[in-house]
Amino acid sequence: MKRLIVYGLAGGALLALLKVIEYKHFVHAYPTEIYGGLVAAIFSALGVYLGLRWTRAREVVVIHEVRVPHEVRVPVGGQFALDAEKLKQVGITPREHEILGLIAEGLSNREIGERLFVSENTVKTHSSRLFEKLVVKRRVQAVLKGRELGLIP
Amino acid sequence: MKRLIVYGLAGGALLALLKVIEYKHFVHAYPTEIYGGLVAAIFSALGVYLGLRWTRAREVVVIHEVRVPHEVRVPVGGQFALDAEKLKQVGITPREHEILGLIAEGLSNREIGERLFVSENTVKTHSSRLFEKLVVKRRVQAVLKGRELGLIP
DNA sequence: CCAAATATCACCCGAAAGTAGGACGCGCCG
DNA sequence: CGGCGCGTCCTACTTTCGGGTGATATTTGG
Repeated sequence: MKRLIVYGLAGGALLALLKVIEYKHFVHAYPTEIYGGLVAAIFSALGVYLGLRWTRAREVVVIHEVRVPHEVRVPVGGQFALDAEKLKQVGITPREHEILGLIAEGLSNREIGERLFVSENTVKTHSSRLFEKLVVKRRVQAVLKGRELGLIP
Repeated sequence: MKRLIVYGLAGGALLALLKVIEYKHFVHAYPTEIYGGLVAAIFSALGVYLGLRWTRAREVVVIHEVRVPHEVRVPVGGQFALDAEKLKQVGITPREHEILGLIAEGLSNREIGERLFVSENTVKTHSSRLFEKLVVKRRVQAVLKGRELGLIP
């Protein structure tokens, strides 16, 4: 909310600035290029500022951890609890769910087929339908979504 | 060097644009505000672009000594703690690390390229080297490994 | 300043993933 | 019985990935 106000004000200021420039132009104190250049420069700067402001995720905070051996990073809650409701809700069949799990393990379609003793084509069919139901386009997204929905660990 | 030429050309084009706008202004087809607004918008966009382009990837590495409570490096709510040692150990460059993060978000190479303002080819190069360093073959595996190593949330 | 590390881009190519459509059998249930 | 969901498989096609190679830029550390 505060943001909006700030931007409103900024916008107002800029418009005012434009007016001033326009006015000067009217008096023809200097050639128009000057004013055009001015506006250009100002708005370029503004653009740089805003661009940086909006997309700032560009700082990576590297946290240097003090000890804490890496081994002990145990899956916290112990066992993974499958959310049966979500599963039903999304309408995923057992087979599709199984394949989602294998995708999440980083297996290729072919490997999944070998693991399940079915053809790669079959795996593709299942995964297609899976993506459809999860409303995703790529397998990484499927894994993300599946995790998010509590379908996989 | 090529860059300079490109920028020179861009500058020329912009000046020409200014000229055109100025000319139209001369004919008074529309009020000056229109042209001012035009210039403003164009240069704002330019600014945004350049801002992003130039400051990208300037990863500010803040080394932040933190004591992690106990074994439970929780993935939940709390923010993610990057393991600087692992990162160095694996020998991943900042750019590669950045791309790993985007892969983990389920973006395609093309989307990553668009997000980072580089070509898809570049993304492919980075991800290739990334896979090499992580000793994996597929992106899902890279995500898995990255998570396991504490490189990504 | 130079050298090394990074980052960028371009091709090409094969493999993997994903799309679209159809087909068949099986079991379940109204 | 007939429809329906499920699992299986297929063909054919497009897109995306990933590997490999080579070439510049740019940055950075010494």
